[in-house]
Amino acid sequence: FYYCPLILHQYKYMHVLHVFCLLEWEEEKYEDGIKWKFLEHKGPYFPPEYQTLPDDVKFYYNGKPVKLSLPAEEVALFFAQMMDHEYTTKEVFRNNFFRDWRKEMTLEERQLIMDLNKCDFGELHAMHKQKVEARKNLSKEEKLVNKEANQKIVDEYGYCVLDHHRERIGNFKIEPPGLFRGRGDHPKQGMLKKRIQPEDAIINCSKDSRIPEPPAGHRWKEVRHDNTVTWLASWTENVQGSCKYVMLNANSKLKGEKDWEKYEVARKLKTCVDAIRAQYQEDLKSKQMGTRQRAVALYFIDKLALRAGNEKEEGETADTVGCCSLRVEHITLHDTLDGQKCVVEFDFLGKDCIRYYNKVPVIKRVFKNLKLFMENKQGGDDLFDRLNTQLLNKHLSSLMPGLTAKVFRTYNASITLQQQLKELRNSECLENVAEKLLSYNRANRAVAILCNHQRAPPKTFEQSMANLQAKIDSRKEQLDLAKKELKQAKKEAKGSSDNKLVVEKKKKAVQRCEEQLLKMEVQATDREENKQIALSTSKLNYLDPRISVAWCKNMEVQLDKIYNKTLRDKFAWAIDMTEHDFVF
DNA sequence: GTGTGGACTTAGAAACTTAGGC
DNA sequence: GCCTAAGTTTCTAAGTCCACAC
Repeated sequence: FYYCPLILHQYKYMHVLHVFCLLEWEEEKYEDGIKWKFLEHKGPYFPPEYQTLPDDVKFYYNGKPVKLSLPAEEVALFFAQMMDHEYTTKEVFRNNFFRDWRKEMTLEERQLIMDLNKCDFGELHAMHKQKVEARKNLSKEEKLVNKEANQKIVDEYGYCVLDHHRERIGNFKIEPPGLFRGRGDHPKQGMLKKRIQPEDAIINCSKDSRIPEPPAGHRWKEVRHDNTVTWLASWTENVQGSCKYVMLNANSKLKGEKDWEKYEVARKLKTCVDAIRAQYQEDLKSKQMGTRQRAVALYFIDKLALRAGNEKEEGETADTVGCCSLRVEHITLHDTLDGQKCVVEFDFLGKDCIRYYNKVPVIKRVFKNLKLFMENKQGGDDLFDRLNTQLLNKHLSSLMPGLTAKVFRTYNASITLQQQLKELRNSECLENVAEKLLSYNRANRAVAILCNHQRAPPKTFEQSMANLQAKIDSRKEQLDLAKKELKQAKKEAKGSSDNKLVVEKKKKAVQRCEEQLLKMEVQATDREENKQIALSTSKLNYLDPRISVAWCKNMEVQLDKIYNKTLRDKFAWAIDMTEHDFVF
């Protein structure tokens, strides 16, 4: 891999000797499902134990001070710390919190504290805010001391050895206890996320490694040696009952290989996507209802980059859907809308409760099928009642090995970036770096819109936009002034060599002003267009980094203008192997 | 086939750090 | 040097997909 000069060499020429290198690559890999031969680490890092409140900070119930037991006090503080957040005003959050909090109380406390509305966390909340403020106002030296202490923890717990490579661990810290913050209308929001003890943690490492020591006075739940998985430690989280894992950082060899593989599968789809599209167009006419539903779903997944949409257990999570789990109430059919025919209006909550709203003209056959699927159904009924993600993926893997619904998202995202970069390059004159970067961001934005990657507009957005506009205005005035001065200087310069120097100076000033103005105007455009769109998710997860690396080479833009340190680390494999002529 | 759990990727928010303007 | 806004990193929730049991 990229740490090994020999393999690095192979990487460089992989695009030329693709097949050959695949074989070489295979040689590097272990047999079936084996992820490593040697794994050594220090175990996860546990958050500090809870420290009781100072005597002068009191909790009040019904106006009277109450000294809580340690466990009840800790949970009360979790709530107090969140009081500036909207969460704590929500009925569901409050009820869940109160129910779980009462479980932590002593019998006596439980008999006293019956109503959350009579609880006064004011002093706890104030203390928390004060602590946050104090941390902010620490002196430079104190901050440095903290930084060094943190670094020490990273040095000790943040790395592991995996097959002779020292690798960074992604999340070596055990998640601290707190109140569960589900997204959207999550039925479990506010529930207590319990403190994890070493007795809850499973350690995974090799037999012949130094087994990590549990914290003093504790023991591990289990130490196992399973080299078919990549995690170093795991525990079961109490709110949803799911597993949490300690895994490697994205810049590790293991993760990098997997990432490369993901993009190679997506590139393979490129070679057969036409045939697959032709097939699902045919399937739209199938006599089998299931096949037709599959074809329509695939049409959506391909055209709109929808997620697969697994079934979810009702009442356990927020009500969100993907393609296969769409319900009748999530779409509206319009025979004509705004002058377009066969328009489907989508309105549903997707992953993380992000709203997907889109009006899309579709081909007639899809439209007719949708009408058919919706016949005699209520809003709450499944649109695709004969389809689920298992069936869909089983079909897809028969069309191409490794093909699943999410490959379409990767493929369509990457191919869109590539096309957009090409188009923008041809249609716009891209002279300076700022304009080039704007065009890159626009291409990136097209992908983010396709994948519906949204963000909450920054709280200070309007203000900061106004500030920028004010700066632009004042710079314009400056430019006007500079131009006048230049004119004047030119007049005076005639005949005098001394004054020629002044002219040159004034010229430079005008030029500088113009450059700065352009830069700001480009920045304003970029920021406005980006108000509610998150570019980072697609950059990190969907766009083949080789497209971006090749673009930088062709456009003579430094890579660090589009990739920060983290991204450059994660995509080290792509940076090493990509030449300017790379095509996705 | 269907249900379930495990392992892994993808996701936006929040916390923290740095850069740039005054 | 100080303050603010932008950029980066951390955090952990919420998806996908597969294997395995029945």
